[in-house]
Formats: sequence, C-alpha cells, structure tokens
Amino acid sequence: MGGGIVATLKDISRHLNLSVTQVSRALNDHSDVNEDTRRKVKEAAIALKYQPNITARKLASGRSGMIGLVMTHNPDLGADGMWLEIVSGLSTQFSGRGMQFVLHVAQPSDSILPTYQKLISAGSLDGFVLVEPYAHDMRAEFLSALQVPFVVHGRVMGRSDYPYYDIDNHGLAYESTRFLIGRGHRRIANINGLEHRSYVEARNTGYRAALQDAGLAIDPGLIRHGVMTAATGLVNTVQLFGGTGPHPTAVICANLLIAQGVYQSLAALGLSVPTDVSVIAHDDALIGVHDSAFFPALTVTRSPLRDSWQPLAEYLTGAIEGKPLDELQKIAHYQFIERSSTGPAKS
Amino acid sequence: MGGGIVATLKDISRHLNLSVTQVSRALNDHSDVNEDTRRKVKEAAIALKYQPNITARKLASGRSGMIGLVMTHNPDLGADGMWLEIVSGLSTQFSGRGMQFVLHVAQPSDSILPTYQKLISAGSLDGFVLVEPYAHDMRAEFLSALQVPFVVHGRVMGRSDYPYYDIDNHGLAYESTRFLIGRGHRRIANINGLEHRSYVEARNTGYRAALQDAGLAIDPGLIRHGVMTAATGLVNTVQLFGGTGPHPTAVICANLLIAQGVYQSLAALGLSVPTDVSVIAHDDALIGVHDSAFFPALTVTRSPLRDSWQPLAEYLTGAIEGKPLDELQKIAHYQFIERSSTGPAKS
DNA sequence: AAATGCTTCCGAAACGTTTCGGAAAGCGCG
DNA sequence: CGCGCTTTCCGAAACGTTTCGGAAGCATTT
Repeated sequence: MGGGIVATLKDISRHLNLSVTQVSRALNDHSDVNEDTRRKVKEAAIALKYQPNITARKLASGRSGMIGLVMTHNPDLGADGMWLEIVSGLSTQFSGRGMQFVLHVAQPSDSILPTYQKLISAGSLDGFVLVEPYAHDMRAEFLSALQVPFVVHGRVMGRSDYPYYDIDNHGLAYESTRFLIGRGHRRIANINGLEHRSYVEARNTGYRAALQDAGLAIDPGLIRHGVMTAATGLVNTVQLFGGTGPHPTAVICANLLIAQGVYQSLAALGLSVPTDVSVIAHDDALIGVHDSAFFPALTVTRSPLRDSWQPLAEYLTGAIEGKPLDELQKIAHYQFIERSSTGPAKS
Repeated sequence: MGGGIVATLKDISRHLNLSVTQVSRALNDHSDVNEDTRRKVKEAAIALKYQPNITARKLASGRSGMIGLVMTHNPDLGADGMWLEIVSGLSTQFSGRGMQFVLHVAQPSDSILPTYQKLISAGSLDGFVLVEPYAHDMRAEFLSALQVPFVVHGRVMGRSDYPYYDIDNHGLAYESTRFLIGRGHRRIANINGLEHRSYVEARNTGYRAALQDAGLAIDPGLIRHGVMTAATGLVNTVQLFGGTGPHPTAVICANLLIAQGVYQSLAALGLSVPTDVSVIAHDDALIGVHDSAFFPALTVTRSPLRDSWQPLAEYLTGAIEGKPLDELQKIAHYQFIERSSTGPAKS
C-alpha cells in the first residue's frame, strides 16, 4: 500500500560502498566524516532522489520535524479571516525551515485536552503552536506538565516558563486611553474581543489602568465584548449611542473590522468623526482589511500580525532544540499612528 | 524533548505475562487469541492509558492512519468561505473513523508536485484528498502513477480509474439552461467559476449542450469566469447589462455568492427579477449563505457540499484497504427547486 | 499408536533511521 | 619502537510496532 519505491540510506550506502552509519552522518552534517565523502554522499542522495523517511527518523531520534496546531471547530472561526492568515503564515515559516506544519481541527464536542493527549502519545509531532490563548489556559498547563515543547502566540497568566511571542497589549490599550484622556475625553468606550482571551484581558487592564491613573471612574457598561467583526462594532455602537443619557465621546476598537462597524453605525446615527466621537483602533494589518479604507483616516496602534510567524517558528524550533528560555520570549513593540479620527472631546 | 512517559506494548505484555506479539494481536482483533486474554489485554490497555505509537505502526505496517490534504496558499483561498468548510468537514469525518486528518499549506512558489513527492516519501501519510480538481489534473496523474491512494472531490478528465465523489455538474447546468429555454429565453448568461476547474468545465459543457440541443447559437461573450464571490457577480452583471445592444434575459450563477452580486447589480441598474431578468443559481448549501436570504426567492439547483465529506472519507479508507474501485465512485443527485426568480422571457 | 487439525501462543525478523562505543590508520613525539 | 592523538570509519543496538513461521497442547480421526 502507498508510497512509491523510494531510495533508503541502505541504497546509498550500497551504491558507494559505505556503511549506513556514515551515510547518515554525512547527510546530517556530523563532524567525523571526510569532506570528500560527504560531497559524494550528498551527490548520490540527490541522484537517487533520496528523501529521509521521517517516520523512521522520529522513531529513532524522537524528532519528526512535524509541528502541530490544534483548532477547535466553531462557527465564529472564519468570521474575521484571522485563521487563514495564521495557518498560512505559520505553514510558510515552518516549511521554510524544512519542517512540516500540520493542522488538526478538533470537534467542539471533544474536550480539547484529550485531543492533545492523543496527538502526543501517537508520537508523530515534535511540538505545538498555541494561538488565541486564554488568560488561564489549560492547554499550556497540560503541555507544560507533559514537557512537550510549545510556543504561545500571546501569553497566559500565572506563569512565564514557556516560549512566547506577544505584543504589548497592556501598553497599547494604556496609551490609546491616555491619549484620549489627554484630549479631554472622560467617557471612553472600549469595544473588545471575546472575554477570557488573554489579549482581551490585557487590553482591558491597560484601559482601566489609564483611567485610574487619571483619577477617572470606570464604567463597566462602556466595556463591550464580542467576536471581532464589523457586526460587533455596529451593534455595540448603536447600543452605546442610541439611547438617552450621557454618551461616550470616544471609542477604542480592538481591531479594524470593529472600527468599520463603528464608522457605519456612527454615520447612521448622524454622529461625525472626530467632531462628535473620536475613534481609535488596533490594526493587526491583516491581508483583507486596510486602514487606508477609512474616512476620516483612522488613528491606530499598529503591530502587524504577520510579523509574529517568524519568531513563533524560531522560538518553537529553539525550544525543541533545548535552547535557554530567555532567547525564546519576546514582547514586540507597536506603533502609535495619529490620524484624523481623534480630536478634542466635545464639551 | 517531546512525549511524556507513555505505555508501550511491552509494558502491557510484562504486566500480563504475555508476549508482545499476542498483545498486539489482541488489540487489533486478530483471530488467534483467546477471548479471555483479549478481554484482559484490552482492560490493561485502558488501565495503563496505552496509546499506540503511530510512528512505529507506520514503520512496521505501512499504515499510519493519517491522511492529508494539500492546499496551495493564494489570496483567493478564503474568499468564498469554502475552504473552512472543506477542512472542518473532512476533519470531522476522519477523526470519526479514528484517523488523523492533516492539512498542509503549500507555498504558491513551490510547484505542487514536489510537495506531494516530499510528503509521500517522508512516509507518514496513508493517502490524500484532492479538492477543486482541474479538468486536466497533474496531481491525480502523479499520485496515480506512484500508486498512492487518493480520492477526488469531483472528477478529472481522461481517466476514471480512481475513487471519486462528484455531483452531476453537467446535468444541473443542462437542466437549468433547458428550463430557461423552455420559458422562452434565448440569451442566457452563465457566470461561472474559474476556468480549468473540472466542475466549471462540466457546467459549461452542460450549458452548451442544452443550447445546441435547442438549436440555439452559443455566444462566448455570455460565458463569464471568476472567483465565486459576490464581487464577480456584481461586476459581470454590470458588464452584461450595462452597455447597449441586446442584453441577456436570464443569468445562471455558479453559486449563491455570485447570485447575491447579480441581485445587487440588477437592482442598481433598475432591472427587476424575474420580470426583466430571470436568475437561477447552484446552491452548495454552505454554512454562511442561505438561499432564503434572496428576494424574490431564488430558483436553484441544490446539492449540499456537506453531503460529500462522508463518502469522500469512506472511499479513501476503502481505497487504502484495497476495496474494488466500483464501490468507491459516485455521482450524487441534485435537486431542482423552482422559486420566484425565474419567469418567461421578456419579449 | 500415529497422524491430523484446531486453538492459542511465542520468538525473531523487519520497517529506516540515529547513535553509542569502539577501531583502524596515519601522524608526530619522546 | 611504543605511545597518544586525530581523523575517519563501522557494527550493532535501539525506537515500538506488525507479521511470518513455527510450536505446544489438546482433541479428534485413522
């Protein structure tokens, strides 16, 4: 069944009158092999179209060169186009390192940990990438306890003994909020992503911290959560500005899609940006949505999502190779770009 | 390094004073093992949380229980939401059969065949699913030549010696076209998917055949191709109906998204459905887009995409197990549902 | 009593790779 | 000459599983 006739190490060794050992060492760039033989071996490998059998390699060495990402299947998944970008970004990075990136879609019914359990003890994966982490994340606990290498896109609370690449979510929320306070805003709405996600929580604490540092009260009604789509921006804006009572004078949006919805709703409500309402958003620089599409031009904090795939792949391979942890953690900077969607608060 | 401490066959055999051989045979339901021992072995396996190491299994038996899907990374990919549905549908099916479904996103730069070559000779996959096949498909040729099991979602031209599940694309295009001709339409536009895809070609030939059988001429200008999105429907409708000269009186849309665009454009051009223009579409019954969202209600041919995952998985596992080909091929029926978007041609 | 068959078991080899522990050959040095 | 060092090589074991070819035990048939 399966698998055409492929050359093995034995074929090469027979072909060159060498031992299998030496052929393996030559191909894997070990030190104790003559430069001349190494060259011959590599030439023969190409000539015979040799491809290492990663199954056998995994069994012998414990390394397969395959890393996995587990996503749970739910309807919101495709909504923001994020997942496609995650998968293709990571796939590109790992295949550029000669590794295979593999996606496993888990059923929502399975609790997620058994899925990892199965994939691990099946023994074909070297490590995992964790995306969209929760503030308290079982998966990280689990993998950590099993000593399986993994890297987190973001951070989890309560521990820091794992590789991660994150952006300064606290900082960008703090700066956005402080910027608006400095323009005289006192009621600032915060339309954020889904609760319990760690980046959502981090931004909320940044937002709260800025308000507190300025001696302002925190109105829980101004903090909104939802799937990060235009629909969420649209609905929440109507709810925030539609009724009577004191309205916010500024809105912070967790991403550009939310900002789109906010712009639409404000226009529909007859409110103008920035005269009536200032709008500020975080821009992940996704492929589909450009911040140039906004009028008036949108003030943003910006840190391209696509910048994260390279370090994530690097850190995970580093972790698999046993590099020290402090080389495998980074909090990336963001840009603050002031444009025309923010102005002084209406008195 | 990966992998927690997991139980092996040897652990179970030691624990029960049996040979590794017999434990393996007991777990895999071979015939020559006493019912009593089998029961004991299975209990012990559960107690020790034994999970077979699929790497070792693959090496020994040639079967890994993993099947793969290769997608090339391009910007159009996510446009119609199809890909998400494909991946999660197949993933569900295979994990329901105790197999792993694995996705590999290839770079557009790599030609695709070397990617398959690498995955095959790496030797960790049992077979492949081919989606969105071309009328002349290199991948099918390649896998067929290498005797690697695969199943096609659709069909390729020129051969039929492979497992497939397809819908009657020729038939549904023929029937839609004939239906319109029967209502007096003579200029029928056909807004189809991207050229060279086999289902696109099949629908085109069905469309042509119906016209020819009715003795009507074929106007190549009425056959349009594009990514199957609302934008394509929108643009092509404007082009077809915007200028002077004789306009079509009916439009056949390759999917509901195109139909959405067509509806929008027709409304914008001041044309009404079905009085001025009849519209008919094919409905894949995708998750995001419902045919109930159309007014006037849309006449469709309908065959749910989601019905295909089960047979695809079944046929591929069948092919891996060596079942005869005639049990592994099917052309599914479609429904023709007449609603209010079609009527007699305007004279 | 010997031959046959059935059930239930096991040892050993195999899959293709990596890696451990030498070992041969060549060299300079005392 | 004998010693140690370096370079370059190799045999054999190991990873965890499946599977081939018996073989023991027992009952049935000749």
